[in-house]
Amino acid sequence: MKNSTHILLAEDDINLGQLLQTYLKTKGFEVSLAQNGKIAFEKFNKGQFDFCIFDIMMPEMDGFTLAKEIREIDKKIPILFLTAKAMKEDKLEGFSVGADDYLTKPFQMEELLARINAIMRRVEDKSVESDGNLAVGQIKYEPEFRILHLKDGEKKLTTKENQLLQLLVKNKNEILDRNATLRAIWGDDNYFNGRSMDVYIAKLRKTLREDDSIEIMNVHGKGFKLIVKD
Amino acid sequence: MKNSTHILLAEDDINLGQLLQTYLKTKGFEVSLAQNGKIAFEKFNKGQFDFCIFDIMMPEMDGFTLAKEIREIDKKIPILFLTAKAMKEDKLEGFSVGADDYLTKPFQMEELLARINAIMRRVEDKSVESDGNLAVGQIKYEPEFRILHLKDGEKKLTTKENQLLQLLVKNKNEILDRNATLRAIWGDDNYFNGRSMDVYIAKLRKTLREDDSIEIMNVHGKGFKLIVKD
DNA sequence: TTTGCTTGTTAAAAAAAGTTAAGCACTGAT
DNA sequence: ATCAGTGCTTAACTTTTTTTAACAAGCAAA
Repeated sequence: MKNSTHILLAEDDINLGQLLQTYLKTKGFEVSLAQNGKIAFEKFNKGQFDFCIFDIMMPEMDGFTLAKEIREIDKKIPILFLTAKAMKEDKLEGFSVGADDYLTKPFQMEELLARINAIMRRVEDKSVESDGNLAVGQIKYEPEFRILHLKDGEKKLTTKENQLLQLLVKNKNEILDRNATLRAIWGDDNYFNGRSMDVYIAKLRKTLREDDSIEIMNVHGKGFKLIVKD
Repeated sequence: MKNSTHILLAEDDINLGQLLQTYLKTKGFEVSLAQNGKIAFEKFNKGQFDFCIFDIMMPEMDGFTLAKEIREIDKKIPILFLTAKAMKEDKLEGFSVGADDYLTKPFQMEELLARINAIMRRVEDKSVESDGNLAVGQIKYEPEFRILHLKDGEKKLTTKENQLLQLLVKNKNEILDRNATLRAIWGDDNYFNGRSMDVYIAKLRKTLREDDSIEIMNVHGKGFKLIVKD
């Protein structure tokens, strides 16, 4: 299927944003541009991205907060910060959030490209199958088509079922934080959304019951953990 | 199951951190990278590690403090320090904390690998079964699935029961420090968490009562000790 | 031995999670 | 416009897990 790297670019400066988008597209990347952190977060939760480029200073939600939110649900995706100030504090805070690199404005396009490529080379050891399909134990799972291949035929997942299972799979054998998940899928981690999530956990458990090497385990007060015994 | 050595690497320099991570991965290790001591400590408490590599100078929590915290709940795990300064004070403090070795930057990757292997050879006398499962006396215990195999069937442990038993087992026949345990599991060693812990000790005692070669002994004012008579 | 602090134990309260079904909004077909 | 079907939320009730409380017992120092 689609083979190119999909970049999420969050930049509030329209000119710079579009310039970068255009440039990166000519270099063969798919680029989604968001005006601020909040929009970027929503885009991230809807799409499937391979790389993030975030400006630090943005309205609504700044780049650091955005990165923190994303790190809670995706530990591995590379994040590169763009910062206007060369402050060392920034650098430190950025890295403590799990940034992979940062670039101080103004910068050369070529340098950005070089850094992206350098990081991509480093993180190439994806455990995810190259066609984007995942396997949950014995069951084949195609998140982009929202299909689960069960013993007795395919099961089409609903939007929410699919989003939740995708996050669980992405965080296989690790704790998927409850509140971070709620913010990512439901947009808000209030009580009712929490109950809704529990209902979906129950549905997924029922669906996945046929494979007993799979278990969605609750970690009290923290979240859920998809355990796959290989 | 997974057989490889799992290394916890705490290094705030992203470039060096990822470089080491990549290198060690190619050498067959599993490597979790943490940006600072605080994150590393949290990772340590969640996962199951066989080896630690800590940078000394890090934001949030430095390598020494991290090592001290970890030593209180795990007396045996090998710790290797990376230090930029060749100060003798550093060396001494490092070893007083229970470091197994240290390496002064810059260093050759090969040297790091050699030291790791040397230390691993030294500590190979693990009482832990090679598949990662532990045994508490006659009772089989699978911490990752939170299951205890009792005479009358399996018993699923709750999150807290499991965390506590895991620490006891890891410190088998040694004192598990009360306050360190509270900080590791409850995050804070206040009075109420202490009482909560006592309740869990009581529960575990009740559960493990069927095997009288096992005893959770209190060491007044210090903590608890899991005694297993073989 | 008395006093103060720690631990053992059990029960009650509170919080979190599991489950099932009713309700509601939206869709597309008749 | 009505109806059936779908997906999601809300509600109600249950069970599990954790914390807090209360009281008894143990230990150690003065």
